[in-house]
Amino acid sequence: MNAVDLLPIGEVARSTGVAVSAVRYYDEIGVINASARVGGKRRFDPDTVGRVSFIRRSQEAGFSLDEIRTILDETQGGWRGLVEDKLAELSERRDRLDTMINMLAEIRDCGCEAVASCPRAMPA
Amino acid sequence: MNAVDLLPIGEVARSTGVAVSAVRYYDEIGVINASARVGGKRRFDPDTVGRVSFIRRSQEAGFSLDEIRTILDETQGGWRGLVEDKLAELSERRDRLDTMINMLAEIRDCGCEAVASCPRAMPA
DNA sequence: GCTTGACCTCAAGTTGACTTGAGGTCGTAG
DNA sequence: CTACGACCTCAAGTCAACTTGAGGTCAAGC
Repeated sequence: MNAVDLLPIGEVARSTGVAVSAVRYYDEIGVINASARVGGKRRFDPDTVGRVSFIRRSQEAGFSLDEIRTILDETQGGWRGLVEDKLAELSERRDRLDTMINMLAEIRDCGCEAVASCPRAMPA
Repeated sequence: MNAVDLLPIGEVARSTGVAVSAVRYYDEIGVINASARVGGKRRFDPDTVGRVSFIRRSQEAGFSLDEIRTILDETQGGWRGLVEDKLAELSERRDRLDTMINMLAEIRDCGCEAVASCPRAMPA
């Protein structure tokens, strides 16, 4: 709660491994929030670090910043349904990923000269 | 080998579920190749249909069109190594996806009021 | 007193994968 | 004859998620 605890943007960037410009962008679009301005400069709650890494992991899993904002903003119960939906989507994505992994492994081991002529890659 | 067997662009589009403009684009960037022009109009080998679905599936798995072109380019002997690399990448992606799925499932079941304050989502 | 570094804003540029729009050619059907 | 649908080219627009650039403030250190 002490103003001394708040982090400058460079610190958030450094400790999350994200570019300063990206942190600024996140603030701009409201997916994180600077809790104060000191002499025009943003100051962030230390929680922001965890929040930013959550954002990053979520992006990797295929969430858009828009979806992430909705999930993080939702203080009412609505987010649980959203998470539920996303879970189903991710499961499907994983299934497709598995299929692709299996196909690629077959292709790798197939002995064909080119992928383009490999029946394992090209369905009838 | 008969010219009669070659498909017009609309047919390729229809039977792959891809927009005509996208097929044209694929041809333009050389990820597929029109085997002929009849009166200025593209004609495609029926193989193209399989090739386009391979492209689509690969995109879903995270390949860029550039990577796909390299993999499909028969004259390039190195595709097996590329596929190998991509396999490793995809496995890692799946692991991260799994981690995210587990985290989301925990979040869904956690009883927290908001994701932003849930310790399961926000690492210390 | 001057430079350096961290920060600021606002506008514009970037990338990938397309889509859209304008304007034109064919061949066939009514 | 005219309209239609399928095709063509080329240029420009779109979207997300940023980055880059220009131009400026402010405090600290030499």
